[in-house]
Amino acid sequence: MSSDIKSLNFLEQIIEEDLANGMPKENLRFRFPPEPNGYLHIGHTKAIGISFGLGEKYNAPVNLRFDDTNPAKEEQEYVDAIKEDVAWLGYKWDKEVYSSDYFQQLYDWAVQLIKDGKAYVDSQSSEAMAEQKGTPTQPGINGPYRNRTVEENLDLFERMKAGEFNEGDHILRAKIDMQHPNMLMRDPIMYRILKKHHHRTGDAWCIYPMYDWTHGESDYIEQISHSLCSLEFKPHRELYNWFKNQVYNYSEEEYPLLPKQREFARLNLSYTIMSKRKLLQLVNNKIVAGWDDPRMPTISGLRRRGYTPNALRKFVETVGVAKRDNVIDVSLLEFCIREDLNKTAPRVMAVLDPVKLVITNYPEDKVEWMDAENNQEDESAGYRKVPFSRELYIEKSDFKEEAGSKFFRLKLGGEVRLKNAYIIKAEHVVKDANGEVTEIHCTYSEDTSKKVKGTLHWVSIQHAVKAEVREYDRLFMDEAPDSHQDKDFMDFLNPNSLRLIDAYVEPSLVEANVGDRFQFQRLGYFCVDKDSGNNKLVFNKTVGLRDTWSKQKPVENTQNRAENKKPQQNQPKRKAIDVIQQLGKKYTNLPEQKQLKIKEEIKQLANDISYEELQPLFNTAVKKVGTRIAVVISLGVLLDSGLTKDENIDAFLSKAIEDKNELLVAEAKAII
RNA sequence: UGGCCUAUGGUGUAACUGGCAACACGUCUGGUUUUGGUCCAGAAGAGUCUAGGUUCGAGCCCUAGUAGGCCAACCA
Repeated sequence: MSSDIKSLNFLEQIIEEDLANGMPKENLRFRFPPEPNGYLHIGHTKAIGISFGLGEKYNAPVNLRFDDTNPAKEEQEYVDAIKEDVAWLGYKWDKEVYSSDYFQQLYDWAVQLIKDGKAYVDSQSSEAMAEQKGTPTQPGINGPYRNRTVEENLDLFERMKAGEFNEGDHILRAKIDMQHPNMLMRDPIMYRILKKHHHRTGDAWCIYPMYDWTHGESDYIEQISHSLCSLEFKPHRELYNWFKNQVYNYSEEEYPLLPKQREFARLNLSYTIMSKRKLLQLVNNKIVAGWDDPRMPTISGLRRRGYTPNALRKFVETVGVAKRDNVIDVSLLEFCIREDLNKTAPRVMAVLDPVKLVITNYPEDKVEWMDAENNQEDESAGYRKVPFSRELYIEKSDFKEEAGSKFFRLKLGGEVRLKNAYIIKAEHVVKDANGEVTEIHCTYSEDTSKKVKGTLHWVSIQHAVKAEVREYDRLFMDEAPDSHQDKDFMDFLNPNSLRLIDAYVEPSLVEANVGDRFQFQRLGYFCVDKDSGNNKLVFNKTVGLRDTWSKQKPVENTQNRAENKKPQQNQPKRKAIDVIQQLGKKYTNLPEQKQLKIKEEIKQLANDISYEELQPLFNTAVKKVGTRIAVVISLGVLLDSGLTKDENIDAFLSKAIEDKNELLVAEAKAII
């Protein structure tokens, strides 16, 4: 019912337009075309989300196509991992296909191209060919083999396929234009000899097609309507179309639909790298434990870290699709996972940095099993029992001997609530030789209705279960580790990206299974790592809770607190000249009533400004009429209070009088 | 002979030419709360890269400039 029109992104607009121009909806078909040379990362999640998302939206099939034309880099392991990741994200592909399925068709088309004089065998060194190719600013020149006869080309190409030559001896290239401004059109390579075993075709082929020749034609064979890829392929579009139009001549009847390539900006995440090559480097150099290390931006890493498919899908949806380069703040990713886990993760209690708390008026041998709500966001989650006893662990940071009123936690003489249990009061502490607090002695009261400011989580020492907690920090300390021309991304590695913690958790967690996600109350979200098992519990910290308290702490502890506060309080009171400028900005758009009101405000503010502040605004662009009006009004106030006119003022005013905006003219005339 | 793409709050994405440029994240206030979480209410923050032009009216159209990105692998 609600008519909230969700605006379409530019890809959806293109599709809507094609549909409006007569393309039958049944022709819609998409594809996700990873090369199986590494694991998928969060950047791919965007590409996946776009093509599969479109498939869901228009109820159109989406193929999962492995772009496997380079046997030197591709492996079955990657194929398996990619399939697992896409499936885990919750997408269903129509067909699982491989570019290598099309090698024969591609070869046949290439032969036709040769016959039509549109492709030729070149037999130079790669250096010589690079030389002839020119540069982005220099045109290329024709090579010596460019005009071989069709017969000779056919013979050579056939023998290339038959394995008569060594790698590098010959290649097949399209005959387009060596002077073309787009370097990709300067007789691009279509085939090279590679005497490598292919993970699917084995040793059937020793010539392998190049990306440009393969990709578009695979789209064409699959009759993909919209082939969506990232921005760096924009220059390839011209070649994509050239090849496409050639093969269309040969196979129009079998394959009537011509695919359309469109490009979108890929996802960048702050503080992370997204290049498969560099991620592989982290794996190979053992900087991380593997492709699925929870610090990796890979889908498998995020999964192990505790991210949910929901959160990731929400994330790419929120991020949007456009054509400008972007860097997404990690805080958005964190928001998405918290939002999901807040609704779904059972709450439990765990203490990561323990200090012993003794309740002196609680019987030594008594144990009470307290009712604890599993998730207050989800009534159906129910309750569990948590054991309470005389000796507990609480978080070290939850106690201070002395603290101000802003500290809601436990301090000597102060009271707090123990979550799901009683209210306690700290009486005194026991310290070791170094002055470190080793025990906090408290008394408890059974009256739980009392209002206290703080609530602490805890775990009963005798019932506590030991667990290893792995806390992660960002892998890189630079916002864009990959984008420094003078420094290698490895220079920015964070030495403290992994912290191992011996934690104590409530006993209910011994039942937890690998992959289970929990909220450790007041701390964050954690999930059971696959390293858990035979009496060992390992948790990964997915993300912390939003924490507005930790932001304030530095201010609280320093005596320049007053100093820090002051500018903040002064902030609302901006400089008069700035406010005038801002008011002026909107002036001309306002209804007359409101203009009058604003004008009065400006006049008031003008009493607090100096001529020196105002004068620079004389140079305001002609276009910005509103600001100029505000300046004229303010100037009037200054003149009234005794300012004498100088040539700057005269020039400014006479220019204003000649303006075509009546309001400005009127204001200027009034004070001239 | 260089070509192509892009430019809107701190970040990302919107805006049918027409009301004060909207939404989300982030930031800041206040309220609720047995999580300093969640939730609720609110605020600040943008002269839409610059200069011209077209138009009654431009973030949107045109021209020029500026800035950033991509393109010289027998990679994809």
